[in-house]
Amino acid sequence: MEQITIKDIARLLNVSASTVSRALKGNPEISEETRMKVQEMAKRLNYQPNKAALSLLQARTKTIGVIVPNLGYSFFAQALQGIEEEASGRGYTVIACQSMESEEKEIRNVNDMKRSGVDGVLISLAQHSRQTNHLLDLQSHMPMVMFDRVSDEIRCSKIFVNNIAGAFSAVEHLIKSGCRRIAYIAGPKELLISSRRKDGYNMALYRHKRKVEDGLIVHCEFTAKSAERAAMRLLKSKDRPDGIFAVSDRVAIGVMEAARKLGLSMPDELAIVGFNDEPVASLIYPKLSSVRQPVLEMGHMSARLLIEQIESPGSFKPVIKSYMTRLIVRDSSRRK
Amino acid sequence: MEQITIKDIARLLNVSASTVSRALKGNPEISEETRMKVQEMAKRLNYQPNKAALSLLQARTKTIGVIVPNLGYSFFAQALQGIEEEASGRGYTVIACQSMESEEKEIRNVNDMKRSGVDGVLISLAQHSRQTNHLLDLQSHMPMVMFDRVSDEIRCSKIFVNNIAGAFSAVEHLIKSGCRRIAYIAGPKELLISSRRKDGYNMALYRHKRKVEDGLIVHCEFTAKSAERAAMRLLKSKDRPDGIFAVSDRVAIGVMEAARKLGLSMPDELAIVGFNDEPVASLIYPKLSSVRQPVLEMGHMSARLLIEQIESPGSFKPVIKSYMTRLIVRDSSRRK
DNA sequence: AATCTAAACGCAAACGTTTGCGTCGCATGA
DNA sequence: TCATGCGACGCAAACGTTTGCGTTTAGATT
Repeated sequence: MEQITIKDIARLLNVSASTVSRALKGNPEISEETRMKVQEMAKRLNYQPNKAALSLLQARTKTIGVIVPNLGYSFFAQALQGIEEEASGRGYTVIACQSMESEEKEIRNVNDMKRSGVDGVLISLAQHSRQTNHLLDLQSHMPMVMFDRVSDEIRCSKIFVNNIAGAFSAVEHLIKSGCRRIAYIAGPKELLISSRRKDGYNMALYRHKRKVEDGLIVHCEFTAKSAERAAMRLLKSKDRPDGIFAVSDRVAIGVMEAARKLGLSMPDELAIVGFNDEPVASLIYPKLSSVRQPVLEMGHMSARLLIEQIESPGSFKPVIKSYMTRLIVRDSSRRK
Repeated sequence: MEQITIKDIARLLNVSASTVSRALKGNPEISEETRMKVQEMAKRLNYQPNKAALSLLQARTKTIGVIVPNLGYSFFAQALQGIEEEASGRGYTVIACQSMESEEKEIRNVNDMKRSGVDGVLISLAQHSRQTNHLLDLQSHMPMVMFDRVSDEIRCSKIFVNNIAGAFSAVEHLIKSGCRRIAYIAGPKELLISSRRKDGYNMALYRHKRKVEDGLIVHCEFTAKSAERAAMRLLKSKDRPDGIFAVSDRVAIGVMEAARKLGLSMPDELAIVGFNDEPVASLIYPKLSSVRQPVLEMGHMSARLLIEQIESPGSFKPVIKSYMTRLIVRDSSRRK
């Protein structure tokens, strides 16, 4: 359990600590003979340099911090997976923590990050995060990159998906599948993705010369239950829609539930497209069409941008990278 | 980008670094007045102690490492969530990495952990992990706790679920629901959970005086496709089962797919119970009955055991904690 | 023989923090 | 008056490592 230090090796070999340090690093100032002895001894004792001492000296830890709302969401878990892959490939380790969608915990997370002495931070904001002070403060201490849930008020590299184009492709697909009245079930009103995707929805209708009806846009929470209620209201109206674009897969699943209870066949009487293409999309019945985000790739890119910024101080230019989505058509919207 | 140190505060206040340190810790040797001034200044500058310096001094990092097969699996993501919650509550941060089900990467992960100077490691083995050398070596350097995918050959604290009882409850439920022939679709043969759950399956049949037929137990990979093929074989036989216990939810979903293709109604012609109660279970149609593991709680307990072992050196006794499962009955097995 | 050079190594400071011990000033008691 | 005590603070070492600079030794050059 005891740490073996450079001093131990020095003592055993009757040399100084500096000689050992240099020998281990292959410094030419050290004679061949001494170097061999030192390296051999180090291997024999399985010497591992003390990372804390290094960090203290060099003011870098080869560690990046990641703050996400909740690791239980498949999206963030996958993002973290990508981040970890990229980071470990570049010799960095990853510290992970969750804000649990709470701004207060997010602030604590940020302080933890400062204290841990990570070299940089990757963050996706908590749902109810309104302040920016902690972010500005963090940014003044180390490189920071935001992904998915970004903020307009911070100047830094950002990674997210093109929500407008994603929504557009989904709605256009519904139109081409023969849907005549297409509704949009959005998430909470104040959320950026809700309105961005609404823009895409509107654009698709406009492009195909459909008229936009306010009644066809309804808001709900990010749960299947809430979505089911919202869908129920829509589907019970005399002029019910025959196509629904849902702001997320979870919401789409709520829609399906409502459709089933009303005895509507999918996709013929009601076609549905979700967003995110979570693993569940291909597991449910009918299999759900969805707009896929390249989550893993976005995770990779986030980590890559952060590390590049860490390793090239000074020459920092914020990179804004918006990823294209890909519509995955499955049974829930595939009409013959 | 500059760190604020205790010395900065000392200089600004014309006191010594030791005074600042003591004042921040509430040491009674410091006068009320000085303490207030120091604490106020620290808050104003948002001072954060340098963790590397602390680690160096105290030979501990207040960090634990976690190695899981894949963060994309909902089970491990949730486990990590619990681990992080518990750890952060106790002032620890979490370093996460994935073995990607590869033994080779797992070995690299273990070495990384040793080098990072974490205080202890939490590990769930890669699927094809057969060696134990790296684990024994790791264990000789720091506390280690295994969870979920544990090894019999290592002596350490272990957290997992009572697979036998879980399987028993599932199969007994199928029996009581009126199933006459119940099959078990297992995972890969060499996996511990496969055989443990088989034991529970057999016990339930035995208890209820059903005869055990070898033909009713089939193996498959952990994917829906592979499970679908296996189920298809079973369900096409002339004497097809009317109840199926699946080793995981993913496998159960494959079974459903097969049943649907054969036009079997669920749960009346075929009742199904899965294992894990992943979020997807309540989202699919029909809603899947499943054996729930208290994942979050297991994550919490794993972290707790590890940290306790870290903080009470010497008096180490391995704790083996087996959690009870809970059968969640849903539509896939609820007969009227 | 005196000087120079280069190789090979040691010394000590530095990173930020904690902590045992020393020191200073002041009030108390005799 | 002097010793004593005590409150309040500073000094310096220590944790493990790196690194600029100084030192020693031996051989080469004049």
